[in-house]
Amino acid sequence: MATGFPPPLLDRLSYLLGKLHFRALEAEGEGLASLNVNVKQHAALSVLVEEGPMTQQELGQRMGIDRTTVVSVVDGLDDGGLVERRRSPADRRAYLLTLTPSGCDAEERGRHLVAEAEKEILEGLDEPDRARLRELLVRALGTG
Amino acid sequence: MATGFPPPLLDRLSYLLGKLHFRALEAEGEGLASLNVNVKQHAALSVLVEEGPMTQQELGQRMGIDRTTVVSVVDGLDDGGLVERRRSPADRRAYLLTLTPSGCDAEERGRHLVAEAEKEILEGLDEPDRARLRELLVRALGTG
DNA sequence: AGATGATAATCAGTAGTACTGTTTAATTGC
DNA sequence: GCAATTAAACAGTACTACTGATTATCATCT
Repeated sequence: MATGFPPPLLDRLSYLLGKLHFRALEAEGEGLASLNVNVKQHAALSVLVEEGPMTQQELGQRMGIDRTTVVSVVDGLDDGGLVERRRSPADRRAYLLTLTPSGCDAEERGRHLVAEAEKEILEGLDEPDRARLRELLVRALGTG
Repeated sequence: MATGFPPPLLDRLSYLLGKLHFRALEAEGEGLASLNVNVKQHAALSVLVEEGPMTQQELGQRMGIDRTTVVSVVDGLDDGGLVERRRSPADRRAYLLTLTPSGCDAEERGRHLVAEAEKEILEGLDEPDRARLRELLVRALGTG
């Protein structure tokens, strides 16, 4: 159909961000599909790689998602053998989410797949501009 | 709590876009609340201001939303007296969505409220950088 | 030690959103 | 003038992430 984007919406920040966000989720999701993890699950793996074992509560806070949502995210990773729910010795109510070797591997491979997918999304921009866009987004978000 | 953003997610495009998109929707929505329209409704008004009366079908295509979603968006605008559903003389199945005077007025005022809200969202950036960000987003989206 | 209150994970139910599929009325093409 | 198509509307559905309640464990106070 190629109706294009309506000019009046192109200077609406939420519209621009929404459209691009949707594309990004879609592309990253397709990229990760071969690993049997979705975007959120791979994000969780990355946090665990970077910051080490932590409880579901902590993971949720780090990722900005609800505690009950963490349960289902971790369920998937657990079923796939990518993380283990180990009882914390310090607090036996909590799990220490721990990456398995194949979890580490999946994170590593996923990172490349995501990077590729993102290059596709931003194919309208050359490399310096892609970097500029990222930098501006991070700066706009601020520290927290 | 100020847990900040986890570094591993800050180079994930979907994460950056998602967070900022959420903030943008929230801020724009609050800005528009005084006019009793939500973000999507105001976007519809803007399209109608810019491109004149059109059918719901066309509006949906222009905005990239489903035909049935258009029904509820227009319901709200109709209830608020901001648009009228006039039967198209050329095709009596279709409505020609037409702005009322107060619809025009609301669009105009809303545009300023949205602009203010967006300045808040991007308070981490100065004006040239805000313009650069918009430009990059538009270019990344491409033509359609 | 025992009682009280808080917390981690889980689960069931719910709310919000946008969709699919169907219906009605009107149009187009043969 | 009849069949196929289309605009709008509506009901039901699917998906997502939430609230609230439950269980087990921990921390605190007496």
